[in-house]
Amino acid sequence: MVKIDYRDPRPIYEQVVDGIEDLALRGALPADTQIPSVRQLAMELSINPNTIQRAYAELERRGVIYAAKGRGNFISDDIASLRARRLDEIGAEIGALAGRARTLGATEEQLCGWLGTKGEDRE
Amino acid sequence: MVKIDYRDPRPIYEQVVDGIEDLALRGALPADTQIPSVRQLAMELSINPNTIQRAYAELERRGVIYAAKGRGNFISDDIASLRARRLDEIGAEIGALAGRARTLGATEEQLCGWLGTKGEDRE
DNA sequence: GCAAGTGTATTAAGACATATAATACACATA
DNA sequence: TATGTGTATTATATGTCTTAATACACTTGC
Repeated sequence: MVKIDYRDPRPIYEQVVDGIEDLALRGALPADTQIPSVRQLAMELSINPNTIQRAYAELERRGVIYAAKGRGNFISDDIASLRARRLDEIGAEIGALAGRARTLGATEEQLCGWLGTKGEDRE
Repeated sequence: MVKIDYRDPRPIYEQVVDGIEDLALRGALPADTQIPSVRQLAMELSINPNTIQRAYAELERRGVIYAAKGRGNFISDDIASLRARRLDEIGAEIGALAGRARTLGATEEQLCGWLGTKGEDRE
């Protein structure tokens, strides 16, 4: 379901949030799919249930999942709008980085090159 | 010299590091320029000298500045290579974000649009 | 030489976020 | 009713960030 990288300086709960959000936005987990229970995922990842609880609360706050007391947590329906919002964020990040790169003297060719091309071979 | 933003969640020492590194890489501080002393900058920013000390140690580790005991801290000579390295890092970040955006369904037109254009008017 | 200003190192303390641990309770389902 | 859910709470431990207070070695100008 999700992998934890202990060399990653980010907190565990954040890695769980990002991991599940990623699966949901990519469509790997269709709407209304049930995700592991708090205790289940905690067991699986060998971490404390409270940490998963925190991650799930954040995912619910973001609208990625919804919780049904006594039943479990499920992937949200309207993933499309979440995906669009996420793309906006990524666009803003790329724009900021591009501006900074230009400040440091990057050429337009460099910038386009960094974007890469779909299916392009990588060295 | 540098500004601290207390709404920025990043630690103060990191903001100082980034701020001075930015000035150096952009060429705003020529090589061998003396920067404020530890105690001086601490006074100016109303923060603890130890925090500045930590920031300067990191800047020296990165090769952005060099320290002369009893004399002060100065901007490093070879800024060009540091700038190139930083551009490589930014390129890698942009590449990663672009890949992720494509995974979420972004079009090539969107990606290029996010890059913006030098001198382009912004909404 | 001496004083003032430098970099550097050390120890202590507090605030805060993260994570674990141990419960407790309400709800849903078989 | 038992089991597995979500949810909430309190306590503890750990690590990072920051401040505080020194201390020492070095450089420079007088």
